[in-house]
Amino acid sequence: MNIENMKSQMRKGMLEFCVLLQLAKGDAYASEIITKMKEAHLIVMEGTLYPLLTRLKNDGLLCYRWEESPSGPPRKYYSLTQSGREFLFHLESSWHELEKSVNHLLQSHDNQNTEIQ
Amino acid sequence: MNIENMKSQMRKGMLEFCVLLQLAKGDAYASEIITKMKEAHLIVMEGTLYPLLTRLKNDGLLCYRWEESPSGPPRKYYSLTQSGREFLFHLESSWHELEKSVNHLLQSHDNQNTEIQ
DNA sequence: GGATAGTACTTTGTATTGCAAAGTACCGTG
DNA sequence: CACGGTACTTTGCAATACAAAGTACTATCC
Repeated sequence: MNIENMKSQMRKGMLEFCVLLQLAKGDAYASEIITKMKEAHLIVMEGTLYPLLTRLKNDGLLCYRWEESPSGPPRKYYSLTQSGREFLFHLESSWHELEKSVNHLLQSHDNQNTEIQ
Repeated sequence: MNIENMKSQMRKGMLEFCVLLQLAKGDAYASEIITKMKEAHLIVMEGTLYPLLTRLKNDGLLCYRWEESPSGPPRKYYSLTQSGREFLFHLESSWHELEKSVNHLLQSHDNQNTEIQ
């Protein structure tokens, strides 16, 4: 197990959350989401995102419409449903809890380091 | 997919990091780690932790020694190796990056809400 | 109008891994 | 020596991230 592998592990499970967050900012199609996530330094692969979007759609959190592209094949624009918005609200709480838990562990660790040195 | 399932997804991938953080605070055996993690509101199951500790050991990040228990079977106390400490250092950076990325997404989302209302 | 490049969505196969559940084993107590 | 508590291990399953290959639409170039 290398550091890259572990970083990818850390990204796991955050993906749904981040994708929903992106869509909360506005409708988007898959390739667009990939690009935006990359800009936020969150790498996600095609083979990951497409099935993920389908799962979220099947769970009623997303819906989509087809739109023509100025150049190329038509695009599948996804948008949050009401249920998706509510779900995202709960996820934000979960994220803040997780953040708090991890940073609590981190802080004790840092304190210990300070005491040692 | 329900909220509980999703929260568990969000915990995934954080586990290695949190276990290493726990061990940075002092040697511990599996059941002890489970208890401490639970106190930090991070649930982890036996069937998850034991293989995880074995993986980290096989990767040279951890080592262990047997110690007798005042009551019950002997305990396998795990401790960080030097390599484990270095690894943890990198993981802390990764965590802060992830935290920053997610909170950046969150912030734009909140701003948007503010603008709308 | 056929070949090519670019964009976008889909599918398949593999490996990882979290979890539940069952299993093994050690110890002290009555 | 049976039992309850503690602790570690193993097995089977399901979810899923990813790589890679495939399909399909559009515009451009010759």
